Amino acid sequence: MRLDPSRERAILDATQELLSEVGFDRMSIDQIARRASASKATIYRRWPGKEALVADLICNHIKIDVPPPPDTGSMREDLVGAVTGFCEVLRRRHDMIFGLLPSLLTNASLAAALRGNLRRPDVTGTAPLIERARERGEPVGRIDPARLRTVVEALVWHRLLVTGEPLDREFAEEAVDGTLLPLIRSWTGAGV
Amino acid sequence: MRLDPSRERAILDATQELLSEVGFDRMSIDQIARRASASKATIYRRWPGKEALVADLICNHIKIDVPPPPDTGSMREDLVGAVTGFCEVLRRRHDMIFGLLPSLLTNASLAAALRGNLRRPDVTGTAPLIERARERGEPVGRIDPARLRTVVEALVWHRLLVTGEPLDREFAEEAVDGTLLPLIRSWTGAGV
Amino acid sequence: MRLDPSRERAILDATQELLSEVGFDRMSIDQIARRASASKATIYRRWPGKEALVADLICNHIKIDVPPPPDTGSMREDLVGAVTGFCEVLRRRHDMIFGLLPSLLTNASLAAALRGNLRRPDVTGTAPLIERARERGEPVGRIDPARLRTVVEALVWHRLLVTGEPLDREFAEEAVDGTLLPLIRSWTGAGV
Amino acid sequence: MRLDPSRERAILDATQELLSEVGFDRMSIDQIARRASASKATIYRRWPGKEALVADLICNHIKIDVPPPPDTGSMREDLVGAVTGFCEVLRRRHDMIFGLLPSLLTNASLAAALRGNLRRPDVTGTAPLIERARERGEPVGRIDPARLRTVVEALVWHRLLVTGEPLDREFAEEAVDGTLLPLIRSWTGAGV
DNA sequence: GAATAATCGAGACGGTACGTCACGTCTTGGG
DNA sequence: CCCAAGACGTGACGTACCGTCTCGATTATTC
Repeated sequence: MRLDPSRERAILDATQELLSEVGFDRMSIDQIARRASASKATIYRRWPGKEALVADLICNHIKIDVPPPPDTGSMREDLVGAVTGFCEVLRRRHDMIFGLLPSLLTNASLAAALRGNLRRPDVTGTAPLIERARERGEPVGRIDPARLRTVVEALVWHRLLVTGEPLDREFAEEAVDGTLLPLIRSWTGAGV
Repeated sequence: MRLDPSRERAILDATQELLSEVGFDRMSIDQIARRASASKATIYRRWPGKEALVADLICNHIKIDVPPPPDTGSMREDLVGAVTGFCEVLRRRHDMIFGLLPSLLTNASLAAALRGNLRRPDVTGTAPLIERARERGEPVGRIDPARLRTVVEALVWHRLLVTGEPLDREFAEEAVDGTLLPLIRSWTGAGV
Repeated sequence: MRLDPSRERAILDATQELLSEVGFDRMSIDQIARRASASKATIYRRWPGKEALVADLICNHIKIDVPPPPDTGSMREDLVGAVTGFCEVLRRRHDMIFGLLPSLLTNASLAAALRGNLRRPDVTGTAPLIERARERGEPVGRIDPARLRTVVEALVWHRLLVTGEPLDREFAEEAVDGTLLPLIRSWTGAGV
Repeated sequence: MRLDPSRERAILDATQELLSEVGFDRMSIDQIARRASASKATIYRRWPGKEALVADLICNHIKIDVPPPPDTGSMREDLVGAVTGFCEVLRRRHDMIFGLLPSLLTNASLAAALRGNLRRPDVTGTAPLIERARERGEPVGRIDPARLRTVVEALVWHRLLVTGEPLDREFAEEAVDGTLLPLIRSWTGAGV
């Protein structure tokens, strides 16, 4: 008999629940086993430990999808939409991210895997936005979308982890008007 | 007899050593006690647990001092120096920061205290830099130093925590030339 | 300043209370100090430890007095009275005896001291009883009062510690009629 | 997997050794675990604490067997043999008995169980002794063996616990000649 | 009377053992 | 062969006492 996929699902589901409820540290393998009506051996047969289980969960079994920001016809509104969308993703996964980060910091391989999942190319959806602006004839010069995305991500993560202030609309507008649009203008001007 | 400050010092010193040596998770209270030639009771008399001990260590007993970046006579070099200095601080405390962040995420009051310590007004030393440029007659317009500092911090933290790439000189120059200087130019131009 | 006798009293009183309430093992010096509003140092200044403190309490500060059994005019009734009186003493000190016995068994010097107090010559009051019977002209032959006392004590302690059955009047009469009186008769007959 | 009986044996054996070597108070659960190559959890899975473990050991896993006293052909010698045998049992288990008694006094259910073990009907082997005397034609009348056994036990326990004097042959002969034989004679005479 | 010295309460100190909990491994019996 | 159940050895946790110690404050003698 081969490994039963239904057990894997039950274990991953239980893990996801507990990760949000009590966080990574306070979540024990015994708890997961109990909630999944699984045996600890069944868990350890598939994953070498708690970190690997959670890493697998985050990287391969949870879709962190950013719905593509709507085309509003205005680059500023598109940008606010992109920032807000990314904020929304982090806020929705807030419990899980906060439950997971400890191991991200102590376990390099988990961190690497997690980063791969969190930074999929399109996570902020800023590239199409620039493209649309260009198509509308707005002056956007030669903007590297990767660099723009990095700044968006950096501002949001910084807000979430370092300042701890809320990821609200006010923040999004401030970021767009105070930093992103000036940057785009500067890159555009420099490119001319 | 009141709590003996010398014991507190010994315990905090031992904690700091072990935090860097083995990390937060692998560091046990018994180890700390042994290394500090203290008793576990003496530790628990002061702090309710490992997290609180480490939090206190980081927040109140470690100076995260950024040596003011040198005056190079050029705003670009000053900026590279500021970014490099902040990177240096985080890199020097890397083990400790990574050892600490777990509790930052589960303990709200610790997180608040920690943020207060990590974000002291002058941590990146960007404000005097702008001032010097202005005195040299460079066109810096009306730049809000807080906003500039936020961008610097965001880029460095993002590099450290999210991308995980090294905080080297190449990164610093890329950040200055690709993001910070364009921003400053844009803000300055807008201010004209 | 010399040692304050009032502190000694307070400490001994607290010890006696706690000994009865929670027993020797569960009684801590901290508890005694707290209840006596004394400092631990004050206790250790007088006694080397818990065992010695309790030993001193039992041996020198508690009177285990057996009220002399009444003269009933009948040797049988006098004997029942003596047994009952001894039972009464043990029953009254029941909690304390049971709280103390543990250390009696592991601490030889305490045990010796305690035995000295528990076995003061007159503890069962059987000697005068025999004397009165002799004076009334009853045939009591040459009875060694020490031996009689030993049997009385043995039967009562055995009942208390080994069988655990109640020290009631039924037991006293059974002991007198089934064992003590036959013994006295036999000793008397042998002496004739 | 069910509780492994071999672990139970190893733990009980280690407990028995340590109980005799260092006594109840100085014996720690960690010591027992180490000597039994067991884990503390394995111990606590079976017994709620040290007292219960030792109680179980004494009550259910140690045979306090009194080898039936030899048939010497003389009732006096048989009696001396019986008393000596019982003394021997207590002396052999001396360390363990003394290590145990604390919990006997604070734990009622343990005390009951222990009494059941210590007072199995044949513990002093006095009943067959009387029977043999009767068969040899010696005048023993209607002696209640339970009552005789109680006196034997009471005298030995009293010697052990209260007077603390040695359980030697001198004591045994004194008890037989001074108390037991007179009692038997008296009961026999009363029965005539 | 002021100075001296011992005792007081309070409680911190280095230790040791406690009983609990989670880890990751291993064993059993059923499907 | 996998499964659930759960016992196993290991080791850290946070608590409770032990007996020693160091504090100021409060006395009672001594000068």
